[in-house]
Amino acid sequence: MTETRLDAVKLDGAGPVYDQIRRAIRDLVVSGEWQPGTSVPPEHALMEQLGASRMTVHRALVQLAREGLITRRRRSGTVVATPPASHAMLDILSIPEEVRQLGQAYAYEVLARTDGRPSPEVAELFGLKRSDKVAHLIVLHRADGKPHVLEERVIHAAGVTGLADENFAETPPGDWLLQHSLWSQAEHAISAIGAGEEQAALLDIAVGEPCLLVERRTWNQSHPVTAVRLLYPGFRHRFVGRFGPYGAA
Amino acid sequence: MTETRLDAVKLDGAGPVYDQIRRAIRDLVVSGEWQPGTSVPPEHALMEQLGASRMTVHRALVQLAREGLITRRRRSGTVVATPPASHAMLDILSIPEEVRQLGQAYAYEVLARTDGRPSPEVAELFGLKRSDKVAHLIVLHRADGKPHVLEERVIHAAGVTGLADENFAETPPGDWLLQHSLWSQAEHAISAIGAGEEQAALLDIAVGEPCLLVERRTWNQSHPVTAVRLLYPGFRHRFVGRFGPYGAA
DNA sequence: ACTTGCCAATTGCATATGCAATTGGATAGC
DNA sequence: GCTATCCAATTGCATATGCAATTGGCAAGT
Repeated sequence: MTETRLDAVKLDGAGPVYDQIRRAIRDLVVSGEWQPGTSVPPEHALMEQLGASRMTVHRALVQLAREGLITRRRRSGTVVATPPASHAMLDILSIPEEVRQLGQAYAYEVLARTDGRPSPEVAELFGLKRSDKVAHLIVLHRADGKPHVLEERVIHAAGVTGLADENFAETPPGDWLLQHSLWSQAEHAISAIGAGEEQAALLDIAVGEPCLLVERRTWNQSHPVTAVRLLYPGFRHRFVGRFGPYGAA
Repeated sequence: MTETRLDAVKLDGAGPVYDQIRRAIRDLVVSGEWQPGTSVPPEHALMEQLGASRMTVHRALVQLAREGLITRRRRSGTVVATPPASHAMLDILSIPEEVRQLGQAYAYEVLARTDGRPSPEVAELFGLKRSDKVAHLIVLHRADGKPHVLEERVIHAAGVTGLADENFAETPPGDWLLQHSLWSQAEHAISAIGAGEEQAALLDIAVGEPCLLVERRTWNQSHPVTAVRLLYPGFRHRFVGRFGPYGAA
């Protein structure tokens, strides 16, 4: 268990004390300075370090715990939480999970991989320099043997360690990246598009068949990590969410 | 401003006191017993009624305020909030707003309206009895004069007051419903589909052109309110969301 | 070794208290 | 009437204090 530096917690004098404390610790967590798994100083230590009462420190920590950034247990103390993986529909989805939750058998094939410079379009789409190194992958995911979704992915080599040595034989790139990279920002877009010739052939559908296109771009500290286009045959796919006026059900 | 009954707040003895208070009030709000706009008793009153200290009551109220169920202001007191209308992409969207946020001029036409019994398909889709009364509407929304989205909507007359007298000349049905009905549950599905003949003609696109189909069904206390199918031409539409591992950005 | 029991560290919760900030409404003055 | 002023109701915040609950790890005993 890595150590956290107590003196890294600093107040900025803006607003209520409990909120200053909350923000200070949140920033340390979100910036990655306090890694998941490291232990947060106990309330007494923070109390002395910051010159606040224990209840005030407590209030900040309780709130952070409710927000899911830290987890707390009596006696063992407080530790930085590992970020939650998934958030209903908008989320970073794991395709294997998605398929298995439908009760179907999952399989995938890496159809192509090229390592090198990004093409102009890719560089544009992704905000990369032509000189950056990227891996370009095309993966077909199957559910019960039938084509389920076509994945086209670009990975920025500089943002991920071990990319060159990974051949994605065991784990599809999306899941592999979840374990080997960090992300702090993502953008997610859904649109409808007709299948192109190659795409239709791979997905075993007719050319022009309506498909759902999910495009996702991911950054770590404004540093591109990966961009992916997922093409789902429309007629066999819907994204469903259920919720109430006061939040997801 | 309607009054709230103080003695409606009852603790159930389960778990921490502050949480009992929070749940008690939350239930009164969510169940509709305390309507939006009504004022919540001040901390002192709750404190006496419940035999808890002010700080404990305070804690419950602060948390409810953070969750958005109530709003609090010094001196004026605490009132039940009107439920928030929108939540990023998954939300109950107002199409006029959506269009205006794109900086385009909004207009709409009600193309058809029939009041009567639901067709078998509609009844099926919506979980209605054949004997229920419904209104069936077809509305075309335009942005800068061009067709933007085709709306097909079924409204359950029993769930909405004033439906028969409304002709939707001033306000499109989606927005009108937001003001004249309550909902406690919604389901939202996104898929891709090719435009049918009539749809294509209305949207001024080619038959078979890929479209985003958003289907939403809404209930109030497990009681159907409305169901809607929104058909967006795919090539001029994408739903975008931005977020981080700790929530929306 | 292995088990049992105990202690102390740590968080969870509630209370009592005091003061600050905001502001609706009453009151006084014009 | 109209305005300026003040007061009191209400929430916001911080502290000090005490006890409860949990449990990691040590110590003692077998």
